[in-house]
Amino acid sequence: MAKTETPGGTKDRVLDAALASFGTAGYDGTSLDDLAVGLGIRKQTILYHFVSKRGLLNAVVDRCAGEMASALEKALVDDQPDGDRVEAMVRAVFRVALDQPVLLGLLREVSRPNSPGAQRLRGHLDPLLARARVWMEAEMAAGRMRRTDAQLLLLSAYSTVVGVATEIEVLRAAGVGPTLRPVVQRRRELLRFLRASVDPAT
Amino acid sequence: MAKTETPGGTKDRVLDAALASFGTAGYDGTSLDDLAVGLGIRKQTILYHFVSKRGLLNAVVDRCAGEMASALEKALVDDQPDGDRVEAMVRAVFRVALDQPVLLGLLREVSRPNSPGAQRLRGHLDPLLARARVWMEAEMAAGRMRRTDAQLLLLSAYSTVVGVATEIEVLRAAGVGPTLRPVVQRRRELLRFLRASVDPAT
DNA sequence: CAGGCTATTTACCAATTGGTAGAGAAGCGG
DNA sequence: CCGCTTCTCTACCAATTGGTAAATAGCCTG
Repeated sequence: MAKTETPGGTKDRVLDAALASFGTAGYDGTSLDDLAVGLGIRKQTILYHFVSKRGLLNAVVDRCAGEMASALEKALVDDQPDGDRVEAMVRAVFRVALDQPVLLGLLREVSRPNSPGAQRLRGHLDPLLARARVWMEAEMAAGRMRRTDAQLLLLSAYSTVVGVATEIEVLRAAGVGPTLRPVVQRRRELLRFLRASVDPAT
Repeated sequence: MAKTETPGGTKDRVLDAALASFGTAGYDGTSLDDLAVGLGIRKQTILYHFVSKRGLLNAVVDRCAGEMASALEKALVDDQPDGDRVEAMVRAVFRVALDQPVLLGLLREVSRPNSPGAQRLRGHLDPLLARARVWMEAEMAAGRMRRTDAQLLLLSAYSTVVGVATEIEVLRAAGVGPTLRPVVQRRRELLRFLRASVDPAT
């Protein structure tokens, strides 16, 4: 029991394809039939593993949130104690955006209010945001960070980071090409922004 | 001939409803039947005015792009010659975001690459971006703006502004309420970001 | 009043949608 | 070999989708 889901199994292949489709075509724009055909299986196989289309979306969101959370976690652990935590987080998000752009696509798709899965995503994000909030408030109390509404600043930073990282796809579509330079430049500018928002001297 | 489309006419009512639905539920999540029922008309009436669902989307995008463009245009004209043009633009976008949040919702929906209407939107946006680019490059040449890739910075600024303005809806959904304060604060922080990106001193 | 033009309707339709029911099949422990 | 579980399949289905064809009604002009 508690079988160790083999990474090559059908279930995981479905998850991968679903992530890609949800992230690019959106939830409503994804048909289980097309998904199945693309995988060389029958739609009912999908419905066997994930009870419904909604269940499939939930599973995809869960896995993505998990991957993103662990990426951030890892960034914090690897970070030197005197390092810039904000920079570490941003770099982590951008790394994910480069390695698995579809993941950011899904995040964007599911971040829309009233979207199916939005509530699910919040369930994953809220504890992370809460942790970040208490940390920020401690920084503010210690005078290392400009006093401001932590919750609000966090939401702003979150949406900005995701937005900028997401737009790597947009740039690619606009013909800017998969060059690394623009990505790096945008990351640099974003960091400049976050530092300015946080600088206690201002 | 060239009838002056009465604003109370069926066509405009359909456009309004379609904008709201496309902006919140997305293109695929919008059904012509539901749209018609919500308006107390029959679906075929919609298809009479706009040939197809795609045609309806195009019309909505056209109108939105037009409104947004004229809002920006107006902001530039009203602006004092020595005023901060960047600030004027941002204020204009935020005003639209507050007055007609659905419009930003559509913009976000249609900004996704591979989305129907994305190409149409680009058709409207490209000339605006081109104009802004030559202006920015002149500013750079005059030393009033930090030297950088204008095209890239503009795309970044565009996505960030739209993202932040869009998220007003998200905040509302998150229970932050329709208070004005957070919106103002986010606008301030966004302006700080843009200025930092542009400041020639850095 | 005839005749066209505009706008909205009723009546259908083919295709696709997510989902249900049940049959095989493959493996495995007894 | 039997029975059990796990997985994938075929066969259907009701509902919804965007779209076509044609009838009807109002309205303005000649």
